[in-house]
Amino acid sequence: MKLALIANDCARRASYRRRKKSMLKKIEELSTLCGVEACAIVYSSFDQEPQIWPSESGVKNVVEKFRAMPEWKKHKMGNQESVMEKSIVKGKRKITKLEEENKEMEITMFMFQCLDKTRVQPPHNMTLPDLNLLSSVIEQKLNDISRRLDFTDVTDIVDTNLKL
Amino acid sequence: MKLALIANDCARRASYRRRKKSMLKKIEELSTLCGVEACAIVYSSFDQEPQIWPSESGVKNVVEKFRAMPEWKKHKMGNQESVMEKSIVKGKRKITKLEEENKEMEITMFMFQCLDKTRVQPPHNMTLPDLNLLSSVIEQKLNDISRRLDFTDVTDIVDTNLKL
DNA sequence: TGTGCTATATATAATGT
DNA sequence: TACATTATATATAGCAC
Repeated sequence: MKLALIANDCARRASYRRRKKSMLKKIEELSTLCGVEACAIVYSSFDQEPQIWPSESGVKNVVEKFRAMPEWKKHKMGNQESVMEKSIVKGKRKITKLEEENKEMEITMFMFQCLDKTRVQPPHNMTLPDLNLLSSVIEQKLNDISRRLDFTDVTDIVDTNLKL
Repeated sequence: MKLALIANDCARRASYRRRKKSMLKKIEELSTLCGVEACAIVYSSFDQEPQIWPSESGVKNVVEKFRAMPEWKKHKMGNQESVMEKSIVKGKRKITKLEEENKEMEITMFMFQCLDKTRVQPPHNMTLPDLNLLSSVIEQKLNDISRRLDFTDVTDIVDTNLKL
């Protein structure tokens, strides 16, 4: 099975229903058998409501625990523009450094630069949520690359340079 | 298999490691194959850090989306949803669907914009031959990426989204 | 511990209704 | 569509090291 978006709409819907059910079952089993606290949230156009495990309050508990992590605060932003500019400066420095360190990162940097340029002059009057969404899409893509190239983790890089 | 806490500590740990890995893989597959936004968080004494999917920032995005939701749920009037709420639900579903549909396109557009800014004129003034040239440049770049990353189907994306 | 192996259970895509 | 069936793929417990 190719690990990519299922093109056919009908097949994708069918697969979604099956896999969602199985996945939620899996996380339930994991939690029950191993006695661990866990939660899952799935947003899909196939469902009106977000699909969650365990209950809404159960998810809230785990989510609040996660939000309480110290790392959370540093991502909260005061002034939108200044943080953005700082990110760009930091990002560019990081790009330079990484280009020196690792030529294999070329592709990644290419995408970084894309984001940089787009952010300086947002092409479609992008809002902050748009940029956040885009950022996460790119991050996913970078993780994809990192997996294939056996990099350890690009999350830090993304967090440092791209998150708003 | 009895669906209850595994008593033996060693067996529970082993089961946890296996199942955690599988579950995270499953949610990744669900998200990738079906193009849905999802996250999972697992807290266990077996791991120091909470185990999550996708990245920290990815989880944050979903978590914030979830936290924002109960807010307008509380404004329900009696048993029936107001017209306003219904349109909000519809709107959100539409957004979710569009997000799903546009993910691949967004990445491609980034590359397009990047190339646009680095070497060619703004797209609005472009002539058809210019666009064709740009398209082939992008295709070449994508094939370059595909060669490095062992992708097989970049051409499809280009054909679908960029051929002008 | 963790890892590799294997028999069994489970999940899933494809297909038909 | 959703649901049932089935052939195949995947996950996993138990055991050996």
